[in-house]
Amino acid sequence: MNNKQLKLADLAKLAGVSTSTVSRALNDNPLIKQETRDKLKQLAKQHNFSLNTAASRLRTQKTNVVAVIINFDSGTEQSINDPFLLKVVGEINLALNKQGLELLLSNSFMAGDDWANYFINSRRADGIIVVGQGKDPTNIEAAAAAGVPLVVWGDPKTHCNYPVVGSDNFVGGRIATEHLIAGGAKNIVFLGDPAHGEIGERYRGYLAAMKAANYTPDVVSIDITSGAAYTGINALLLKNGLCFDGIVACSDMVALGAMKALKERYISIPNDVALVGFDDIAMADISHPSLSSIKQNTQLASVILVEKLLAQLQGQPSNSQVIEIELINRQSTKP
Amino acid sequence: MNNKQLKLADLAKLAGVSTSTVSRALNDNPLIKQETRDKLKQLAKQHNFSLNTAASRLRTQKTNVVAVIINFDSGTEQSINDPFLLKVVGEINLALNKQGLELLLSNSFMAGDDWANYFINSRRADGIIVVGQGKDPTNIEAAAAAGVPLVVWGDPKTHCNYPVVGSDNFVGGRIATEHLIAGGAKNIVFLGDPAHGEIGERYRGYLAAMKAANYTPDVVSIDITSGAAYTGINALLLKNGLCFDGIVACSDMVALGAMKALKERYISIPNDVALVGFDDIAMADISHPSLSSIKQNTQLASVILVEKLLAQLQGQPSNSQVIEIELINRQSTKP
DNA sequence: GAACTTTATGCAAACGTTTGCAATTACTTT
DNA sequence: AAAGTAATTGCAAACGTTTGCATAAAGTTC
Repeated sequence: MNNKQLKLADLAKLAGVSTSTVSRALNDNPLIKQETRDKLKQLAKQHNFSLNTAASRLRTQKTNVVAVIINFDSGTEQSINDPFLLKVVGEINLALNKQGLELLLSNSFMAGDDWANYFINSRRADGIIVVGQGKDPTNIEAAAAAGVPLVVWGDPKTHCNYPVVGSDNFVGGRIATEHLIAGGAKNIVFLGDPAHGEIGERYRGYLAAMKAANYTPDVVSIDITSGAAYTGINALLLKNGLCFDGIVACSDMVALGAMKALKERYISIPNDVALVGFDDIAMADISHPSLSSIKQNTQLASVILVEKLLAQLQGQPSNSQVIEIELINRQSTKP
Repeated sequence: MNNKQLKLADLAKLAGVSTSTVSRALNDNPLIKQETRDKLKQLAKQHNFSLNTAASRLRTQKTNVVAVIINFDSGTEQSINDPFLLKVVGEINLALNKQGLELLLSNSFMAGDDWANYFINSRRADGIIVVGQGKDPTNIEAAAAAGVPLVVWGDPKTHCNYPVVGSDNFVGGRIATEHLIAGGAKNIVFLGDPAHGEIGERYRGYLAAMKAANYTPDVVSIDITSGAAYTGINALLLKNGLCFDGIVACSDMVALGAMKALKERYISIPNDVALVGFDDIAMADISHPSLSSIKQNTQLASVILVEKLLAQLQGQPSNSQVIEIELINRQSTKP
């Protein structure tokens, strides 16, 4: 560490100008002559100066930080083990960085229930991005009602007081189911917990497709983990035998858990049971047989999430938006 | 949002005391009578007050923020697609939170090359945790040399000027290889890029075990992605046929990519080729056949990383530490 | 009850930026 | 060349905490 941390005033002294001039120069303020700006910027770089963000934030009342909250349901372990949520976080990070914003990673443990207070009033961040609606949206609603700049990755069709960006889960669930039906499946099980926000929509899409085909729906309600899927399918097979020929899984990890249970019993995929997942994580392509899945365009979604948050930071309201989904057809279903 | 954000002075006025008293009370300073402390804390809660962290940080010169840098090599896509790194981040987050620290998620794009400057001099964070040593440690070394509080997840045996916490990769590579040898494999390939910090150690462990058994080593150098592994193994098979009976993969994702290539060609695992991975991610247990792997205790490592960083923040030096690893024996290898 | 210690609170000066306004300098215009 | 305008720069006051020091109140001792 240098023997002493430079501050604006030191730079000013070195250059023989006032602190205001340096401050403005570094912020590219046109009030300052271009020549002076360049000179000061170079001096700053040369002395390896960097602004004290604490002071800057105090003065400007802006942080250029966005809090990202992974909103997992307490009780399940989804957040840590499901690559999908973390991938979304990674892409949000990139999208934020491109706008010069930083990412404060948080979770319900740290933030408590009053997010407005914890993040905004305390000037930890300028706005919030919530990843996942979870089962209980009260925290989100409260923050939104408090007027916090806020966007949510979730199901954009749910009616709520905050803007949501995400895939059309209903259509995703429907397309996935129709795809199985087109492949000849009749007894299709939905694997996932309909009480969970986005997954509920997928379930309703599944129901719609089943109804349209005049098939009777069935659901195995489990946590969003591969382990739960594995034991869930095993239990079903033990109890009722092979009573189904298709599975719509609420996520790829869940689908892969189910796939393991099937493979262990030498149930052929897709001939005996066709299987479709949701998310299109990297493993979907790598599993054997590879897993058909509803691909969510997380990268585009992240960019839009950030745009909408920026709009709110500038005082403009913003609304929910649906991101296109796409069925990726692989070996786990018949074409 | 309340019509006006309360500050310390407002609370003080409400309570009829000075701002110093409120400040001290909320910080549990024993100078203030217990009774007064309780009263003020309750008042704060009731009015839903929260400190302006910007002001607080400016005054105290502490942020209670730790920057976490995912140090992926530019050119590869490892960071986004490998669940392992992100899992580590998740667990570091938990460990930090337990100490009342917040996590600023960052990457090389945002931080540039001069981490000391960007994070510490600018008072964005008090310290840095780097996840992954990558191929080129110059940024880390420079930051450490500048006296930045810093810890690294990586290979603790590499000789360097900063403390590293991580698994004993050499031993891991050796154990993995010995396990295959014990199962009868003779022509064992190492799958991964030895130029990469931690992976190089695993490779050297592999070499040691091969040498001890008097077998000739072979390496297929690829990026740390399942896709690269898949094409790498495919290419090898096309060129030389089934010239190996064991694979030591540098990570589970890589192992799973290799597994897919083998399965597609009806090569039996573990009978024709035994396969062992590294990391023990969730998918290792879910794949079929399930994947033997060297398990890294990321949770313990995260706690220790944070402890060591805290020690440095308090001015004490700290040193590297090895975290125990464990071979998880599954179906992809013979017992 | 005077002198002293202990306990509890308040005063005011920082921390390092940013920015409205005033002041200076340079450039036009008549 | 005077007067006016435009282009630069500097002064000084915030932003909301924390904390060393001074002070006031209460308790103790002789």
